[in-house]
Amino acid sequence: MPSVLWFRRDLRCSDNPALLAAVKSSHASGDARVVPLYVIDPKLWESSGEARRSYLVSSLQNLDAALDGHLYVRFGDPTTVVPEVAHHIGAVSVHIAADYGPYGTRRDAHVEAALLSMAQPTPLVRTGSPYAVAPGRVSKEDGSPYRVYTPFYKAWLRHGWRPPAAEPDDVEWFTPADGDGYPEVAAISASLPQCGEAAALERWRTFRVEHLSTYSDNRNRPDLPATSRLSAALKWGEVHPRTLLADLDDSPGAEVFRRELAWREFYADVLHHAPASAKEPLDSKWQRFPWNSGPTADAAFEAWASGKTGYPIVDAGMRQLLAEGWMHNRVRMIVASFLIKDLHLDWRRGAAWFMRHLIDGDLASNQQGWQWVAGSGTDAAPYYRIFNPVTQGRRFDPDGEYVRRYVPELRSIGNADVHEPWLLTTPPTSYPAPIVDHAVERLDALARYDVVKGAAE
DNA sequence: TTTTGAGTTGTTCGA
DNA sequence: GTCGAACAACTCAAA
Repeated sequence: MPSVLWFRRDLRCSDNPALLAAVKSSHASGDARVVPLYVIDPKLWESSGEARRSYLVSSLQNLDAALDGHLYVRFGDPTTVVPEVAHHIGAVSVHIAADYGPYGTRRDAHVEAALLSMAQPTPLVRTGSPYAVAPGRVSKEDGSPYRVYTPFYKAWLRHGWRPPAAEPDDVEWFTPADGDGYPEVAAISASLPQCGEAAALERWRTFRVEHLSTYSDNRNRPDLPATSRLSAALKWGEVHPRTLLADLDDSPGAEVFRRELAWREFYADVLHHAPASAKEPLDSKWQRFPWNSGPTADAAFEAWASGKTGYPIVDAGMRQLLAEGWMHNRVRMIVASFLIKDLHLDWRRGAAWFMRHLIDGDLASNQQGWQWVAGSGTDAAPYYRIFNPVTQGRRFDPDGEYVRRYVPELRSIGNADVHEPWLLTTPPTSYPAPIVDHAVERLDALARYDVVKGAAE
């Protein structure tokens, strides 16, 4: 009997333990066939923006090609589609890499129950996860989860992880019927990075050779090509973090990069232990924080989202997000701080916008990252740490190249003055004046903090 | 057992 | 111009 390999966020063939398990399972039942299935979930599809949709479809097409055109793509609720496929082919088992997010955990439990209640009960087999160390495996002496990054990191290193999984033997990919094909995706204005497993591995190779040695110095520079650009590949599982970790030595750049991978694992662990933190402040006393709302707040959000706040580094970041579905991490912090501390808008509005548009949007990293900036999360930034968009722009985009790349109205300003266009004797008329005064809003943000400061639960 | 000190990502102000 | 202090409260592990 054939087995089913249900791909979700593991769109690759190498270093894929679930694939090995699927092959083994079909072989054990005297068959060699594996059905590679991807189910496009309408719930996730409809909440995705064009860049995110395009990336997924392109990545699926890439995987399809790697499977000699055998990827079986279906559109619908996995709770019904997966059992239907399993029943149709008489599957011996359905194989997945475990999902640790709130939605994925629930979905997989429902699919598992449906599979087991079929006339021919079929097991849902979880092998591996999208992490080097599965969420929940690293904990303190008393078994409770870590709330601070550095102790987590040390424990995570001590825990260790397996080497990359072996390549599968010959797999007989099998497509049982015509799939639903790929949904239509609208063309987006800018091109996406090359998707797929091969491109991810090549990008990793190039990054290691050309940029890893300067990574610790340059990773905060949005104007330079100093980062790995592997976030989307990690989100969709085109590459497994274990594959990357296996290539890292003890050089300073490698150490800093390993810590970045560990942040992803830390946040997955936090969300796993506190699933409600995807929607609510992790620290409940932040429930009563006085965020702005109403028409004025909506207009401010609109200005932020469309990149028209009048603060160049903020607008450059928000426009990069819309154009490419990606934003440099340093700039993510700057725009998040601006939404929260300067516009006094609820972090959840910003987090939702990011999730909709980021090709690498990962619920755990995204929500916990926003909460970190807001101050309500784990290991949170102190309330008084309020980014000054001009200072940050001058420090991390020292020549203004990043701003000019994404804000064409400012291209005539040839140097770092681009970060404060309002100071010019003749500011560009096509670019908006700042919608708020940062110095004023900073004091407002500090005053609002008194509501939660020192407050008991 | 209790104490102590360190903890991704900052800014401003006054000496 | 540079530099140190101040800006909370809490987690965690080493002393």
